[in-house]
Amino acid sequence: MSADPALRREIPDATVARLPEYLRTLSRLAEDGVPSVSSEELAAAVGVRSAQLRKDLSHLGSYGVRGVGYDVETLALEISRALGLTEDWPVAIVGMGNLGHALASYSGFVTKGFRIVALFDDDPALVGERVVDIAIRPLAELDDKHAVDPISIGVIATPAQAAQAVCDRLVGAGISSILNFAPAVLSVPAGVDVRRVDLSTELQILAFHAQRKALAAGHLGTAVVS
Amino acid sequence: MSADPALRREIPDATVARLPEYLRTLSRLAEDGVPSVSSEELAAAVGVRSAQLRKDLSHLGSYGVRGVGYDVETLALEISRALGLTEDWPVAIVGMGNLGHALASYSGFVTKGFRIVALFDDDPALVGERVVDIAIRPLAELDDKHAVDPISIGVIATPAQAAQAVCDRLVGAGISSILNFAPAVLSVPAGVDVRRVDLSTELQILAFHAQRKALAAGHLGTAVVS
DNA sequence: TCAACTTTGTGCATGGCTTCACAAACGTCT
DNA sequence: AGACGTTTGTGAAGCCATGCACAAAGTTGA
Repeated sequence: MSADPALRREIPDATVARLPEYLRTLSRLAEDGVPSVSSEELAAAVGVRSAQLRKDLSHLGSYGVRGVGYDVETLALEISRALGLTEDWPVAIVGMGNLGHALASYSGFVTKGFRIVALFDDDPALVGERVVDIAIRPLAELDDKHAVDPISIGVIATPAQAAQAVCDRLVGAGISSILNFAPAVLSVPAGVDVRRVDLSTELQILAFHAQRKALAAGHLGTAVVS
Repeated sequence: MSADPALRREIPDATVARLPEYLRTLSRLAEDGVPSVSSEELAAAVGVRSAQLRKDLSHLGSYGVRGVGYDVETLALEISRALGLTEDWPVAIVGMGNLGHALASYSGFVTKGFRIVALFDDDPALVGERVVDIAIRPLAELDDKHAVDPISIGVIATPAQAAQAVCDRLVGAGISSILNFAPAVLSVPAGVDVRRVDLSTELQILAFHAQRKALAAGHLGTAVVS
């Protein structure tokens, strides 16, 4: 059988979503020179239950030592491998307005596994400008295989109206992983992954809970007067 | 009993997370002059199953008409009320680097329910600068009740190291809804809601699936050779 | 008024995720 | 070497969310 459970078994989505958090915390521990952690300690640092952490990690394989815990460096490496961060993922950003600029300058990219290789925008005022040492190009060049390095992940930071058209072009260029910051639902063929990050959705969810708290604490006016 | 099921019953988190999407789509339909939609149509536009949409909406109350569908304007209003968007939520942004600037300029704020009332940063080079007609102030002024309007929601757009300290100040100032863009786990007292938006987490999840696709499509080397 | 058609709201079954609880496994100390 | 304390890995149970299928309720047309 395969030596690597991460490739053999199916890792639940809920687990995959937590792995980056584990990895971040482990990296910090490694920097601090901590050699090993128990599931209890790591779980507390991340804000989950220790049982959940152990079950999550069990999907990757068996990297803990009973009675001791997990070796920080080893576990960080295994999570990196499971997430695919041992290879380099070339990223392109489309839409270089305020958000696109902020994303390109964001330090989170360079740190591990991701590398920005291209910036696109059709606004003539932006084309040619250099951000983090990369020139902004018109989107049409995306299709030119000779002009553009291979791209694994496309980031959409355009206004909502343009998002679907940009998405279609990215998919047409063979990109099958898309991170969408535009407040729009994208339709893509099967096999293409889209993840959406939306500021106003998050704010609205916060508003819902804030309202609930306000109603519960203070004036539950209409609710109590049967 | 109460007339408003949204206040009476508990709405599942999974449903709350989808309501903003429904609302966005309904708003677009309303702009286009569409008077009513069936659950089938709306669900297709949002990308969910119609049964799920109906079950979600049933948690808010019974606003559909059998044989016809939902009145677009009415349903949009009811979702707005459930989410608490009929009131105004004053927002403060802390950390006015690239990301903070982009967020402040982001049009998603002004549209509905949210209003930026304060910008904070301790960098002397930034203090005093005006963004969207609001002056950036040092964080210390947050505690000065006379200098700052009431704030419902705090947005953290600082580097990770500063996030917990900023969070503590926000909580100290009575803010119980926080949107965190910094890659850090925040610990807060009970009753405070924190939602995190993290670029690198999203990229890493995409990388995981991209790796899976790459392995499945091409070289499934180690996996097949039992 | 009544029959035919459409669409909602929901009970029920299904599936996945989380939590519990404990046996197995490891290190340590005598 | 053997007993003891600690921590992992995992079966089992419980919980929440999703999807199915249909009765109830409404509209339309004759």
